[in-house]
Amino acid sequence: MAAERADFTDRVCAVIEQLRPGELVTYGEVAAEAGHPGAARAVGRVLRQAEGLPWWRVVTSTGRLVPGNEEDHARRLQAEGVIVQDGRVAR
DNA sequence: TATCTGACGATAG
DNA sequence: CCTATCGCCAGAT
Repeated sequence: MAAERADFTDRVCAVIEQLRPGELVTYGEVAAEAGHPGAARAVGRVLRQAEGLPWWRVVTSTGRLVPGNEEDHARRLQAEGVIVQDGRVAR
């Protein structure tokens, strides 16, 4: 099918956009949904460059927030109704 | 085309 | 609990 032009970046962006307020997903989850399990690093690259994308709904597998922006990240998550403790999402 | 980097993941210590 | 190392992929230079 010619519709196979679904690039990794485009795919990731779609997954994030489909998330609902308060819906948390890990980089690995997004990568797997995008069709590239293990490409969690590439996902982070997309979120960083992509604009207008709710990157704050994406966290690391350990529940750790974004390094270098933990404050801003935790702030947005809490605004969505997510409980954040010490730079980590509450289980 | 090659090389390095990086909003990661898992395992080892 | 934390830090360090290896493996993964995509993007930038």
